[in-house]
Amino acid sequence: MALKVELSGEVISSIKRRGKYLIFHSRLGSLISHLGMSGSFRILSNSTAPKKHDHVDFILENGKTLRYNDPRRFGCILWEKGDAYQHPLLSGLGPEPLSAEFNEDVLFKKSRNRKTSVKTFIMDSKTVVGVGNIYANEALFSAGIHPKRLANRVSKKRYVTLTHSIKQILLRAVSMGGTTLRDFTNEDGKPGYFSQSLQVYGRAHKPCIHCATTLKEIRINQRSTVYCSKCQN
DNA sequence: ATGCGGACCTGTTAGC
DNA sequence: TGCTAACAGGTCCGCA
Repeated sequence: MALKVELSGEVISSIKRRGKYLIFHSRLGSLISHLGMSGSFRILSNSTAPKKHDHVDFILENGKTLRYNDPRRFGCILWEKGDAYQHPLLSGLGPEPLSAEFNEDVLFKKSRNRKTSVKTFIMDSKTVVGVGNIYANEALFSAGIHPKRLANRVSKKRYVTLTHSIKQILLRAVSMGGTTLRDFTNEDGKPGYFSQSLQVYGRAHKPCIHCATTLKEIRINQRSTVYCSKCQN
C-alpha cells in the first residue's frame, strides 16, 4: 500500500543531513532518504534516458531532473508529513560526530554499561552517527585500541584519544572526498581519495605502518575488521 | 535493555 | 576462460 504524495509545484526549501540520512524539506512535509551502500542522487537534464537501477526522478522546473539511482537497493526514500526528526529512523540517533555534543565525556558515559566490543559500540548509531566500518577500523587503529576490547573496558583516557581519532579521521576523509573502494564517486563523478590514506582497512596480511607486524583480519558482527595485534590492545 | 544473527539486493571479485 | 561462492562502504528487525 504505497503512500501517494502530490508534490507538483512544491518547493524544496532546504536539504539537511542527519547521520547518513538526507532530508528534503518542503511545505507539505519532508522526504527522508538514505543512500545505503550504493545509492546516489544526480542532477541531469530532463531528457536524460533512465539507466539501469534508476528508481526515482524529481522533475525540477529549471529543466533539470534530480535522479535517484541505487543498484543494491539498500537505500530508501520515505515521506514524512510531520516533523522529520521525530521519524523513528531519526529520533533515536546519537550525536553528530563532528559536533561538540560528541565528546569524550558522552562517549565514556554511554560505554559504561556496554558489554559489546568497542568497535560495535562506536558503529552503533545510538552512540554516534557516521562511523561506518571503514572509519571504525581506522579510528581504533589510530587510537591504539583493540577492536574486540569490550566498550566498558576502555578507560576514560583512551576514550579521549578515540573521540579525537574519530573526529580527525572523518574530517580528513571528508576533505579528501570520501573513500572510494569500488565505484563511489562525488557529485562531479570523481572518486574519493581517502582510500589511499587507509592504514588498516583493506590492508589485511600487510605490514603495520608503525611496527611492521602483519595486520590481522577478523570478523566482528560479520564485518571485516583489520587491526595490528601489537599496536592495538 | 542489550547483544547477536539474519535480512534486504545486486554487482564484483576471488577461487576452483 | 567460465562457473560459483563469498563478499561489499549500512542499518533495521526479531529473538534470546
